[in-house]
Amino acid sequence: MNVTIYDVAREANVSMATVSRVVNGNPNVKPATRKKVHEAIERLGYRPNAVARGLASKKTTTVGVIIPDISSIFFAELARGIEDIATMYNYNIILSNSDQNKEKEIHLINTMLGKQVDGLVFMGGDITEEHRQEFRNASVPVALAATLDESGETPSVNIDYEDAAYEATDLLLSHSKRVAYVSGPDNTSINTKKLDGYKKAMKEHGQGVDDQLLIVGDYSYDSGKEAAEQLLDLEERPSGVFVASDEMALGVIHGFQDSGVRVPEDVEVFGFDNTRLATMIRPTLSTVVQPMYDIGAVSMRLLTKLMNKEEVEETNVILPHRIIERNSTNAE
Amino acid sequence: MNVTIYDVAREANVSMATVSRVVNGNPNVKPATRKKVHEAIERLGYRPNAVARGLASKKTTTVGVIIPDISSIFFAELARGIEDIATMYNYNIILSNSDQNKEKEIHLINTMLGKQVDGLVFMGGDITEEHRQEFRNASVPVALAATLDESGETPSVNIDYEDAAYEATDLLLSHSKRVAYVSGPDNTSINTKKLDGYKKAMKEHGQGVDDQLLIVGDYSYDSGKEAAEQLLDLEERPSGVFVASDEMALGVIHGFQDSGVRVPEDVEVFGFDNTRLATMIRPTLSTVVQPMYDIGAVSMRLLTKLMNKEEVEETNVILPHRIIERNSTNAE
DNA sequence: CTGAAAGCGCTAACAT
DNA sequence: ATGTTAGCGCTTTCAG
Repeated sequence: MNVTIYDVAREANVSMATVSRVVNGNPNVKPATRKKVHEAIERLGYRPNAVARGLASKKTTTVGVIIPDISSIFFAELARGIEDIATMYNYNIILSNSDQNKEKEIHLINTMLGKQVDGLVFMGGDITEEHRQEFRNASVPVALAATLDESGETPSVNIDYEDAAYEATDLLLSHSKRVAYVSGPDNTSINTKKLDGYKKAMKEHGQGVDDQLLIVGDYSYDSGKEAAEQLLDLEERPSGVFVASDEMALGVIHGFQDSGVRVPEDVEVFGFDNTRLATMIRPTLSTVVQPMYDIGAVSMRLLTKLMNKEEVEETNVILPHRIIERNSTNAE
Repeated sequence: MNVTIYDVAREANVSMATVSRVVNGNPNVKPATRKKVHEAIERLGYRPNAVARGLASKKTTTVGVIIPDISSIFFAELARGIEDIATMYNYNIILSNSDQNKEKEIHLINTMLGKQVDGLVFMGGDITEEHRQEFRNASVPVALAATLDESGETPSVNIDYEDAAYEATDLLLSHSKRVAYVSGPDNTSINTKKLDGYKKAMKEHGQGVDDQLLIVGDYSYDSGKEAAEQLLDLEERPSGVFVASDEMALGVIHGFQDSGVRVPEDVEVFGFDNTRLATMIRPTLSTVVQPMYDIGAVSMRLLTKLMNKEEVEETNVILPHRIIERNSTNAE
């Protein structure tokens, strides 16, 4: 049997209400009483039961975090941002992997709501009407991190993917006439945005989009290697490749190198994300800097405001990105 | 106001107890009643309140996970193993980063216990007497993952670090006469074990331990680069380097390469962990395979048994490791 | 400034 | 097979 607030009350010769007050820092307690209570707490080794508190107060000070895969270097970085800010605001985090599987996602949303989380941070692929339905039903706020809701209905934090992809492609096009694009799995809106940016740059440089130059990967290192091999098989090889994630870009680079094709001399490669990987390879990777930690942090911060019912001017936050040129592309 | 078990009971014309029974899958319910209740639940959109359930049953079906840094590729992999098995056994996870800071660790243990977790998975550096004190006080089981408790008192899952380090060094010594060791931050017991393994191999090969050959890093890529530079400054350079983590090994390799020293021709490098990084670099990294996912998974499985009060034959589990030779070392 | 008492939503005996 | 009834440990009016 654990010691309860009632035991403390008796030990200190006060009521439960008073103990509750000192535990919660309510100022309406005479210093002498406060001291008495603190001593009793100390003596008994009392530790408030957050579950009981949650039931009574209807606040659990925990938020749910749904993430595709915590072992991905990209999402892990996001998660760290989320957790740091959560800690800062005294929340704990219930973390679950969804593998971007819609059924799992819906299921997780529900178990987390069942656990009475005060809010939800969601990361995933596409937000469907079904997701929105669940979110509306939630009775607690939801924030999307690095995840797009086309309807704009769910608060979110992202960068401008299209713009970023445009800039990267444009830069490549400034010294490579023929540039390919290795995308993530089709059909998610972030992918579509990036592809749009690529196409826009191509168009501006007077190029049509050659389907041979469009390879669909799955963000993994291995799919990057495969993409490189496919590109190498083309009768007319690209001289530049824009890749939708750093890890996949790494695969592309090695795919080339393993076939004796030099990067950047023979072909330039441009990544996306700027994960720690980018400087941990040779050549170091030119890439789009996506502030993952910040996206996580800002989304959590946004959520705290929402949970607090504070006014939020902009619920669909776009964080700045930038381009960083390293050694996988040719300098001007 | 959310719909409660009481509302469902009234809607279905049964008692709360019956509703509770069907929600919890208790077989003692007539199928017809069960159906009636399910319909009422559906109609009302009832979702059981896990907090209330937790208070009444004294089980929250959530476990706490304390991890040094979720954004580290090594720990993220462990975390995935933990979460997968937790999900399998219907537990959720409260995840917090400790940065291996003892104060934070102790604090986290306490807030998690306050939240009435059913158990705790702990990852960290050293387990001190203070940690043990907290664990004993916990009233719920604790399992260590990739973390040593010298006293053997806390259930844990690890590999044999000394043995692994011995094998790696021994292999290096079979074609390099002079091998250096780049360790993690001093003074944690895992580090000590690895160092012991290194020393043992050196001794067996008739070599004393040359302090110049012992570099202390912090597991990071950058500290690996620095270590390489230090090693290069030696009047008598090593021909092989054993490094305590893959990420740091990567740094060592690049430190060498950036100075025009070839790996493995001029110097061999051996890593530890076999994170995904190991095959994502050139040359690919020879390393000790530490089954991180499994360590996480097994520790969580162990914890479920402990929470279930099942008999556990061995509470200090040692998982097998192995050596994998890739291209950062010379073949026989 | 402090206490009494009524829940919060559910589980778990104990009856029936 | 189903209902009744205490709590679980805490917060929160409402009095005083």
